[in-house]
Amino acid sequence: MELTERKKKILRAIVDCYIQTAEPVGSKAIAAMPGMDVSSATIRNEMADLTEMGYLEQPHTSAGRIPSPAGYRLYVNELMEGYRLSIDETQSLNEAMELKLQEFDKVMTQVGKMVSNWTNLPAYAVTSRVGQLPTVKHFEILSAHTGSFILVVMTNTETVKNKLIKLPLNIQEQDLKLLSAVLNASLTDLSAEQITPEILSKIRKSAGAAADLVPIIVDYTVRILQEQQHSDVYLTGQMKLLGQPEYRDVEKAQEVLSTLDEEVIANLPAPTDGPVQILVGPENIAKELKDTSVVMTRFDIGDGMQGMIGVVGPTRMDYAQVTARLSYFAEGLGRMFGKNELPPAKESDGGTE
Amino acid sequence: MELTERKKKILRAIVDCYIQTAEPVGSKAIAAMPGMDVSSATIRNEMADLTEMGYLEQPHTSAGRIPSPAGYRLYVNELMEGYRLSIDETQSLNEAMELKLQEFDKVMTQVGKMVSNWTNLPAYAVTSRVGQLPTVKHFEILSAHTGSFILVVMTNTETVKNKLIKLPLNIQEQDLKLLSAVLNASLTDLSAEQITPEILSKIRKSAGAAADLVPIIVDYTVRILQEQQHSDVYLTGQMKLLGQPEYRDVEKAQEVLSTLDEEVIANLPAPTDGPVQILVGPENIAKELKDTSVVMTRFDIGDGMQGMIGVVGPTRMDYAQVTARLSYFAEGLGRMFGKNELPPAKESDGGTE
DNA sequence: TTTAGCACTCGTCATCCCTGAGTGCTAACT
DNA sequence: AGTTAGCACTCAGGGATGACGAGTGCTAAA
Repeated sequence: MELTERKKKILRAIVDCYIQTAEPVGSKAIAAMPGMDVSSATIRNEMADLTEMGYLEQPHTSAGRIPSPAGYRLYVNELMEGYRLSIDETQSLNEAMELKLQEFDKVMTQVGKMVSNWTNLPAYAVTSRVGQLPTVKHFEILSAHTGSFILVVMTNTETVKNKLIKLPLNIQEQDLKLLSAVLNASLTDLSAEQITPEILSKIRKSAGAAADLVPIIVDYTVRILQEQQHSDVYLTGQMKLLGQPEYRDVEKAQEVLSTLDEEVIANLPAPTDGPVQILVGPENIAKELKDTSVVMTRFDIGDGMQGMIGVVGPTRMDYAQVTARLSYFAEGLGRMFGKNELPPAKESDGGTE
Repeated sequence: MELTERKKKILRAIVDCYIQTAEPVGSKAIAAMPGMDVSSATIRNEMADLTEMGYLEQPHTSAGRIPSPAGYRLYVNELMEGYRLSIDETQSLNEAMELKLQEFDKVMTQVGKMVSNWTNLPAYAVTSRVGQLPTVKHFEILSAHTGSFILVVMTNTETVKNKLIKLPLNIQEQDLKLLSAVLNASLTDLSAEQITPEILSKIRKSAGAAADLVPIIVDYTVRILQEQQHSDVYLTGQMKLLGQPEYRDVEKAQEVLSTLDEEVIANLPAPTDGPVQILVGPENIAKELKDTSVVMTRFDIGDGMQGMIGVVGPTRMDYAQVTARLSYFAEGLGRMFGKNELPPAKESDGGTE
């Protein structure tokens, strides 16, 4: 059977309608829509065909039709009409970005929250490292006040971390200088795995009076490098799912939400190409998510980091709107992180002890 | 009417039972409990008294009784039997603490998650500053590689933050030294509010070649100070509420969860005295939370910081268990943060640009 | 090829009734 | 005086029943 233009038009109308109402849509409703100039009987025939072709499903005999996964797929691939953001929308988002992202740190949490609020669905934000393993580029040791000093570690990923270390023992300025030099000489360009106990003891030997500091510093350094490697996942707005009619049943919501932990998110396939990727229902990894769809996109943070934002919602979600909002958001983030001067980007946090 | 010992015993039995089953408990069930050596009729009489006294309520005529808020209050105040943590419990918690808190930063998020998992309820963790306003104690400027330098700011709260700043303009080592000296001279011991535009322009005048850097640095400094002031709230495990029978209805769950944002949490009264404070139902601030209780406790982070953890759940929650777990947790955290040497405490994060 | 008409299906909703848990009261018992 | 057995009464919950209506598929006419 052939997928005529009219069939496509009807399918689109059905999906559009179902997305709005979340209820099976009947032939009459479609026939009544503006632009449809055939009778309900004709629609019925076409709907029967579409059902046979696998694009529609019938929950039960005397109900209307709902789109099948294949139907959604077809819809997002070629039928969906682009959603145009209104001026208001873009404006309010711009403001929100300016305002919120000023708060240091926790940026990705904020990003997640904003996406979630804007799409009214659970959202996630992921940062991950692309490219080479993180290594140490430079150490710096500053003496603060008596008995304490600040360790500053810079990695090849342009990240700087620091830690305030307090020690009872008294170490002289020149000892710290020596230590700093030894560390720089020994650990530069090594990744976490390459820092072996042997290296540690070698450093310790040459560190002079500050030898006791070495294990502390090295431990800290290894942690930093390890932390750089693994990607961070921020998941927020899970309760937003409860607003969706398909999750009026707590059981259902729980099933999805309990599988939707950070582990699962981290394993979601990254968008391969194109600005936005959509996973429809059963295309998802976990079978518990077979009735949910994921829309995601990536953006560039710079410095070998890459971000990903996405939302999770019922298969019946407003793909056009979500897609538009998500990509606008990602674009804004890219711009924001890309800025080279005083960006409210990833920020430092204090080390306290 | 007098609250005899027997009445108390019965009330306790009723609350205990209701906490377990979440269903109105009848006279028969109480009479059948071990230790009860009177008949159901007697229990009925006593229950009628307790109802009259305001400790019990009757959902409808032919149902059993449920505790009223006053009943809960009495229960937590004097009736509740201490819950003893099993060896297994303490052990698994200890392990979890060791394991999880190694990950820097996000510590409070982790804490929140752990509390939530352990109590199986939504949990929050708050950090707040006690005592004086944060001020800058010391600046340090390190030149990294060409065109970029690292700004390190130390505050009176023993917090160290840094930021990597890249600039197209070329600034000499001695200019940075000068700038650093000027900054230290001008901004030390000022709080965010005290840093006025006048001071800024004064610094700018004396900063020589690095004058253009001044606004950037000052802005960053102010942000840090401001960030130190406000307390951070981490709320997790909201969906845990769905597991509770009283929230099988999505509407109810949504009502609570939507009011339960970080704003509200931040405004919860801090525990005044004693290790654990319990807010029963209507004692809560927001009227939407009238059917939920909050159990919270505080712990010391050190360095003028104070932490608070709490859980939110139905009025019918296992206060004894939650209280025990929460205080054990807080104790552990206090120990952990109190350690003075290489603690997995608040850590630094990288500044990237 | 389209459309009107019509019989048929089946989920939803309101109604009704039954059942059983639980109560309050009274009268007998200790 | 306090306790207990007995009993009538109340009322929420759960199934059964039937009317209703939205929606379908088919047929025959346009």
